[in-house]
Amino acid sequence: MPATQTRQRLVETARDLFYRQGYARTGVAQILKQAGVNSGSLYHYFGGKQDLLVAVLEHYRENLWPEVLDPVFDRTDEPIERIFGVLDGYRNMLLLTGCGGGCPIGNLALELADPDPRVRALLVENFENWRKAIGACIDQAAHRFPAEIDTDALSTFVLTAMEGGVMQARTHRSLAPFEASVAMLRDYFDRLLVRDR
Amino acid sequence: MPATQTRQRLVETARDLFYRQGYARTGVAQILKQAGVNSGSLYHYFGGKQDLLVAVLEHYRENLWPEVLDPVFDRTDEPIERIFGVLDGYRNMLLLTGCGGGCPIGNLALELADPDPRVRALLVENFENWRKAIGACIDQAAHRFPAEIDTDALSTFVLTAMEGGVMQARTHRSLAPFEASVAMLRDYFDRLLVRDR
DNA sequence: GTCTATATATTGATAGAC
DNA sequence: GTCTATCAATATATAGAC
Repeated sequence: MPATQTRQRLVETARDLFYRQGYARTGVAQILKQAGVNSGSLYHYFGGKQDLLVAVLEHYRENLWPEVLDPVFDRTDEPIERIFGVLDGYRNMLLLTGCGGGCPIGNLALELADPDPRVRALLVENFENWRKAIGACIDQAAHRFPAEIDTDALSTFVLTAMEGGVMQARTHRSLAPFEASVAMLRDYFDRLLVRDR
Repeated sequence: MPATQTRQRLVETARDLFYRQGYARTGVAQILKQAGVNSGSLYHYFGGKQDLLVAVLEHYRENLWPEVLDPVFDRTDEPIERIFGVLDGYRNMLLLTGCGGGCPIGNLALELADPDPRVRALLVENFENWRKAIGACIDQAAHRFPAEIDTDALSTFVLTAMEGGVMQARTHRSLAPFEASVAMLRDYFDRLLVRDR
């Protein structure tokens, strides 16, 4: 097979296993087996398991727009609907995984207590890119929010609501806590946007 | 030393290491070394590493009131201030750990992708006890909220805000995302409680 | 209940031929 | 770039004397 495909398959397999089992519980041997790749190839492309994690986090960063945001943003131009459309995407992910999946970045962020600087920087970058995309939607609708609202803090709060809701849904293996969280966030937005401004 | 102290020290040491390093990254040998206990004693009291985790989660359950809630509830009777007092306790925990700690239950909930049923039940129980304590505060102030507000969902949302804020604070190693999240939650409460009812 | 010594499996990573 | 074989370290758990 072409050289780049081996590397690519390693990254995709690692992403899949890290997501389903976590980083520590996934062994290099399991990645090799599932990817159909030999040990020598992995250590030809990567310095080790942690470099594979770095590649996975870079992959998530590269795929935020094409996989998470674009499909939602293509369906509507309305900035507030875009925000809740993104949240609905996470609801779908929970549905598809029987509430067992959650947010891959959030999972890694809490599993890795003291991550290598490169890893932590990529976790931060993934969070920040997500938050900035939401922040841009809020800014587009800035004239509809009360002037005293800190729109940067509000974008943080949207990420907070997503991650906190997903965490509870995953623990309960139920959509209910996620849906309750999004409903409360929606109520908050409704009250902020109580009339057109 | 007395028999019960050996068991107790194992649980406390495991709690400390699971909190600082995560469950998977903590080896039984490390727990034994730090606790000053021999292998034979651990397997006398516990079936294995996972049973130690169960004991740690039971410990957290037993200590929710004495360690997390009572110190706050003793300072004020006002139910809304109690809620934000609890959140301020997590801010303190973040401060004390250089934002590296976070919520021990949330950390384990996301690290353990597919936990043993006993473990998952205890994670749920820990979340539920916390949420119910917040819910009781909300119920005490129920007359001050708009009638259409789902107070059960609101207590879920408080836990969501805490966990999501803590996750970001831990990732950024900064209090700012946690404080922003709590500030937005406070703003939401202020708008809900816009006048005395 | 506690002790030391050890079993067995698995971990991440490497060597060196092709 | 890929292959097989294997290393050294560490993992959890156990055996059996005291």
